[in-house]
Amino acid sequence: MTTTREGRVWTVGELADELGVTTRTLRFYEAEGLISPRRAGMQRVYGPRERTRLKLILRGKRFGMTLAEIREIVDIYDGAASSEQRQLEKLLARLDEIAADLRARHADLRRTLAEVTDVAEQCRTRLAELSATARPDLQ
Amino acid sequence: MTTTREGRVWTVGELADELGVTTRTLRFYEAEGLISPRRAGMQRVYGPRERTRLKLILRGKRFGMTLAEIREIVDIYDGAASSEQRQLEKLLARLDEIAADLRARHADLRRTLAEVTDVAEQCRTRLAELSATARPDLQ
DNA sequence: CTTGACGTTTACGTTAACGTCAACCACCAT
DNA sequence: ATGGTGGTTGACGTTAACGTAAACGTCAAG
Repeated sequence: MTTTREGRVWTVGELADELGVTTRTLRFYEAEGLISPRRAGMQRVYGPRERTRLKLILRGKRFGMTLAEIREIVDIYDGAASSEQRQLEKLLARLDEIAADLRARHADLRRTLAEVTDVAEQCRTRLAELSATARPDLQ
Repeated sequence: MTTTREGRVWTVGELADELGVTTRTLRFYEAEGLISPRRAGMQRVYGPRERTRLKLILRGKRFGMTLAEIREIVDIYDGAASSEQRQLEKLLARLDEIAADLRARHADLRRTLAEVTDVAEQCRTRLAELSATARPDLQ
């Protein structure tokens, strides 16, 4: 697609390709209210803003979040522009919850990674033993 | 339930409660071949082995893995007892893939956490400004 | 002895997150 | 004017991961 004074813009197909999803997915997210690209006539026009939003969404998916949870968060990010004190306090509280959750997941991942590398290590030593006994002539 | 020479054992209900899932889930996992508790007559008997397996499974779920992916891994863990060289090499290769994936997720999480805490920080400063202008009399 | 709390299987229902298909329009190249 | 490429809106299909309900067994308490 072309570029405008607003920076680069994308069509559905282009953005879907770049993000590794289908056009169906992008339209679905729009129907679910996760993104709302402008239109040029009938056609959807995605700007950098929609693009980063989508990246956030896909990252959330990689973490195993549901679209409902993701929607809650992106809505909150949008609300961050608000300057009403009450809004900001709600947002801040939610952000702290999310951060705590992320930290827990982070620790969880560390444990799992340690376990996996441990099993892999056992594998390697076992394989070393095997090759040693299989060729005793080599020493 | 009682304890035997094999250590603690659980009934479906007990274990489901402890793990925060329903009995339906445990039976479903069994039907899918993810666990295979012994029987005392008709009733299922879960030992420590099944318990740790289930914890692994649920951890995988928290990471957004499908049951199919999880099954592959737990099968591999079981196969780790094997002493056939070919098996061990396959297992090791898969473990390295998994470790790489976990490291990527780990980095991903770090980025996300950084972003979240950053937004939270902006929130806090904005709130501080608000309370400052709202009460100019306090200095 | 029946009531209630636990267990069992079988079977159908449900929800999320898309995939797939049909039927259509717009434009460009041959 | 025909075909190819890429866009549009429905509408229905699909899969994973259970939920829910029916219909039954079992055992201890009242």
